[in-house]
Amino acid sequence: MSSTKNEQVLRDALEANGQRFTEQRAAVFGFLASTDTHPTADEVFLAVRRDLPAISLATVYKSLETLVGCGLAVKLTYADQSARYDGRTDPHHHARCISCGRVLDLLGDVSRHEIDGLHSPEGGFTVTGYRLELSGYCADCVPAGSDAPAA
Amino acid sequence: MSSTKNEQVLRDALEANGQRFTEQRAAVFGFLASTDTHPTADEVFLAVRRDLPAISLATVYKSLETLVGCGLAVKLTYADQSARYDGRTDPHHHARCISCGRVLDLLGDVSRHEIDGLHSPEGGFTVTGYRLELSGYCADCVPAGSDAPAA
DNA sequence: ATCCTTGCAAAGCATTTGCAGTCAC
DNA sequence: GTGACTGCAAATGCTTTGCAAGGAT
Repeated sequence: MSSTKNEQVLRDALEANGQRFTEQRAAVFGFLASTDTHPTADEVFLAVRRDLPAISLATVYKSLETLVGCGLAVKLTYADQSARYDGRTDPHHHARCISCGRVLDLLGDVSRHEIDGLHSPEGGFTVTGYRLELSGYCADCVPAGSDAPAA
Repeated sequence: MSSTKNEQVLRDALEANGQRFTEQRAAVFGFLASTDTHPTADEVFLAVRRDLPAISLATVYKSLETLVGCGLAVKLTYADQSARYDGRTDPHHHARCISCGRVLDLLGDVSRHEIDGLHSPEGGFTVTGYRLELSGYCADCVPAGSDAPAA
């Protein structure tokens, strides 16, 4: 996919939300679209600074929130209090390595039937979305002798 | 369930982990066991302070981490950067209200078969656990006219 | 020309840590 | 008595905000 096409996607999304196109936002968006590493804000900052040495961390945070607001990125939150951002917009799930913290994308999905099979004791909960996250060890961190099923 | 029984559970778990029984830990544990509201650390602090006016927030944090380490509580993390703690130790999932932030327990579970159906493109991911969380609107916050399925 | 966005620095918030006194065992 | 725990306060780390200068439409 060409960066030109990506830029147009960004321009359209920004315009639809009444916001302006800037090179900072383009750089953040471009980096997110180019990786599947689910970077933290700081990692985005370090990467984008290679192209825009003057960009500030605050701008990266603002740009990321703008992208999330436009539906061009998803924010993931983890227990180690470092949010990560995902540039993929299609529905998918994640697997997080307990050892190294890496976040992997998962193919496949659980069936809607399974989701509907869950009940709130109080009832009346209206489901608009869900998030599934596996935890375990990635290929590089598997403890020797483990025999748990692999995904 | 009597508080005496709960206290013994706590004593056993602490001893098994080489840690000591204190009234602060007992109060935190007792409060977690008595509620299904998935409180934040600050909420635990405010509640426990009714019984132990001198307890400090730092001790609450330390106690909560101790309980998590002993397997007596589970830590939940959300995007609004406020960790919540769950005193239930049996496997279950959560539904979070987008509007009021309340976290509800869900009955039921997705089948292991569904989990095994997910794949990492890189392969070799060893699954040790997973977390499923629905998002939507609780009974008190359902927008009028909504027709989404309820759980 | 308008008003949104940037970059800087300072503030904010949840959480953690260092340390002396205290307590459980 | 010994080592772990508490409480206080300061520190830490991530994220947000206020504001003047600069940039997009």
